[in-house]
Amino acid sequence: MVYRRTHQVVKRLAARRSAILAAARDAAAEGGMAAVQIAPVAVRANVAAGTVYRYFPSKAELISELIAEVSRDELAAIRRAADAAPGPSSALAAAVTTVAVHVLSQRKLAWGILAEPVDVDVSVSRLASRREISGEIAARIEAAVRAGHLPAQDTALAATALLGALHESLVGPLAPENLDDPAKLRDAVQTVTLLALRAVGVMDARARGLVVQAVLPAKALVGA
Amino acid sequence: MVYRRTHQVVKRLAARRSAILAAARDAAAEGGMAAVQIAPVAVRANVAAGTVYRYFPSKAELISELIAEVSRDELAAIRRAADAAPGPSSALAAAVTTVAVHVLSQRKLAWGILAEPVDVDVSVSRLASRREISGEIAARIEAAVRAGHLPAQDTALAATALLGALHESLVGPLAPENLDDPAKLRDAVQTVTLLALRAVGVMDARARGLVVQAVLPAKALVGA
DNA sequence: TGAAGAAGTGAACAACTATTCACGGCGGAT
DNA sequence: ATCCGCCGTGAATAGTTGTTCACTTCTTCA
Repeated sequence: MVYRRTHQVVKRLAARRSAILAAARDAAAEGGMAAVQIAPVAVRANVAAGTVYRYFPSKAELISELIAEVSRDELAAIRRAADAAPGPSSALAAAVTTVAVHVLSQRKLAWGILAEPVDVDVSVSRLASRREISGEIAARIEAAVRAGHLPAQDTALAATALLGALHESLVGPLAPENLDDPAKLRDAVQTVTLLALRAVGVMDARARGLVVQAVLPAKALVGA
Repeated sequence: MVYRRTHQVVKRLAARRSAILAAARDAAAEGGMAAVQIAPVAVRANVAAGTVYRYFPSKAELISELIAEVSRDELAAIRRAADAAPGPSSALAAAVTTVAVHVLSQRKLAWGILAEPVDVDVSVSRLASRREISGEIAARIEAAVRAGHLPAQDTALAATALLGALHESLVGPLAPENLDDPAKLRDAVQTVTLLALRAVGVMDARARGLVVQAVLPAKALVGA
């Protein structure tokens, strides 16, 4: 063997790989998954189309990794927000608010990852992503139920329904228009969080209090 | 002019047009919008591919009409169910239950019409469809608010969120598996309707009563 | 420095589908 | 009966995009 990868080369390869993934992410953030096409992504990443295939066996694989990456970030953010809350109900409110804010700040990307059409190969990855996030929300509902703050219920179904409500009302085609205005954005987040909390059985008055508390730390995220 | 369409010919043309639309609907019900391709649809309708273009200027137009048709039916069903209810809250419950049942009995079709990817041309039609149904739900929420049964709220946003919750939890990728079992199906419909009613501010206890009443007439629809 | 092999390239290829169009035949008018 | 023109046809066309591969360029090591 007369050739061995030197440390420098390994780093460069990793950097290229990241660049390609980042290019894909940018493309998705701009034009949804439909915009994640090999040739344009390659251009963004400053490589040739063929090079993409040195790093990812297929487009489906590339998109799968993209979804996994975004999902990982999202899950971490949810956990961080929820764990910082003082109790189970607050944690649930924080989790919901976090999802709402994130989804709003990257609408196209969220839409692409959540709802846009893709090949069957990709749907596996997407399903896993959704399952993780839904599972996390379900766990938070579960905790609130155990604490006696919510009535017993099918937490998995409830979590899925909550996410559906958030996505549809915030990034769906009927979502309000001018959510770029920070005030409108905050209103939308509050409204939807309130809906979500009431849906799982939080009383109206109490839900309103939780929403106000949850939105305070989340406001900082809007800038990010 | 030596040629004029005779009544018989007009009827035959209309029949063919309907046949093509029906074929498209069947295809969508089986495999989602992706399965609505000109060639297969033509085969189903017993015509040649070119013939489809004698009736619809483009595939986008065909799909748009398909969406409009399904949407019209859906809206009518919702209105029928809601108008038959004794009061505004019952009407809202009936509307939600109707959507749930319909969506479940034609999952693939619903998925295709609601969420599957399509060209921009089609999204206009889809948007209109969604707006109509969401508007109807919003009107029912509005009525319940006016009757003093619900707190004041952004009814448009709430309606959108409700539909999102229904769709995601019933036909989304995380939807429960064996919803073909009638008992499971009814459970799912009840659970989701309950979630929806609580979300807009119906108290838990009262919501449970409304759900039970709403599911009774809707059960008949399951068979259809 | 030169040999060996890895990484990068991008034009060519392949598969898939919407759309077209020149033609055959049927339906209706006279 | 016979002509005219619309309806129906389906093979050919065209556009799009993922994937391949023969070749070039770069990196490593003796």
